[in-house]
Amino acid sequence: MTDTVSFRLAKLGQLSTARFAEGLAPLGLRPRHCAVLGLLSGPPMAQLELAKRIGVTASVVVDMLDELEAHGAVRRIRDTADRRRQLAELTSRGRTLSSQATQLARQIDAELLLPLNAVQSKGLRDALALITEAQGHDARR
Amino acid sequence: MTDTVSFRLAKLGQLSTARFAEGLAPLGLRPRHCAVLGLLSGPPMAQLELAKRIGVTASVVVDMLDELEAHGAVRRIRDTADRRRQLAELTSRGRTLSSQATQLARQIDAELLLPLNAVQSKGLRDALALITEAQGHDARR
DNA sequence: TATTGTTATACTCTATAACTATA
DNA sequence: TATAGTTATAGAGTATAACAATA
Repeated sequence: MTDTVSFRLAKLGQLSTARFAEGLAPLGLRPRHCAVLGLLSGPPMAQLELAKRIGVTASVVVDMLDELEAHGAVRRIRDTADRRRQLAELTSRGRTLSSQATQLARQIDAELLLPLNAVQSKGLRDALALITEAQGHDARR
Repeated sequence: MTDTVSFRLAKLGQLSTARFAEGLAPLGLRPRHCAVLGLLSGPPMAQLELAKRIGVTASVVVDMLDELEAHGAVRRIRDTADRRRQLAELTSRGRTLSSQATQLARQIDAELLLPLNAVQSKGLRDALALITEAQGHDARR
């Protein structure tokens, strides 16, 4: 059990999340906000689109955007073409926070990858990317 | 951000946990019970020892053992040498559940590793093992 | 006094369902 | 009727702190 890939992913995932939580606290952010900041680096996105891409339900996105808006990190813009929709976009403060969060992720990466050599690190990076991509195409999500 | 190892570990960890939850439900187990079943495959272990190895607080172990005991999967034995301690051990039903859970983990592994070839799979397995081991020695845990 | 286990409580994360406003 | 977003509520998972029994 404990030597399976899935068990270790579950465990290292928790560890990763805990490190994000530690490092993000001074910024007033929590781990779940990272996906939003990451996805909004491009053009504005509707809330349901965010929900689908992140893999959470709509109400979670509402919550996260409320929090990020309170921090001045995102802005909601009512879509003039379809007034039911709201497009979320990063403010300049949001872009700053986003790059700080990314920097933190790279720090965590560096610590986690310490026991691996360059070839092993690249192999891990690529393998996780392949699995992530495959799951993205998967019907379950 | 979304292309970092730590972000992907966090996300794939959630995915792994969700799959465990699905597959374990028919057995009356939840993901967090897996670590206990895995660790108790050897000789009986005191509750605080379990807590330290799993990386949770003592009260969580109490909870999990209560649940596993209700399923007839584990037994608590008062340590005669130090009557404060209780040693937890698997029952034969616990051993059955443990092997079923392990089989489930292997199935999940197989699905996750589908997009990887044999070399990549072995590389991932080894890399995760190295990181897990390094973290195990780490002072933080 | 310190340690093992327990209980009570609170907080985070997520999902579901009922609601509103638009379409 | 259907869809985008919102609110209210509930469940799982964890941690902290106060407690009982034993050392």
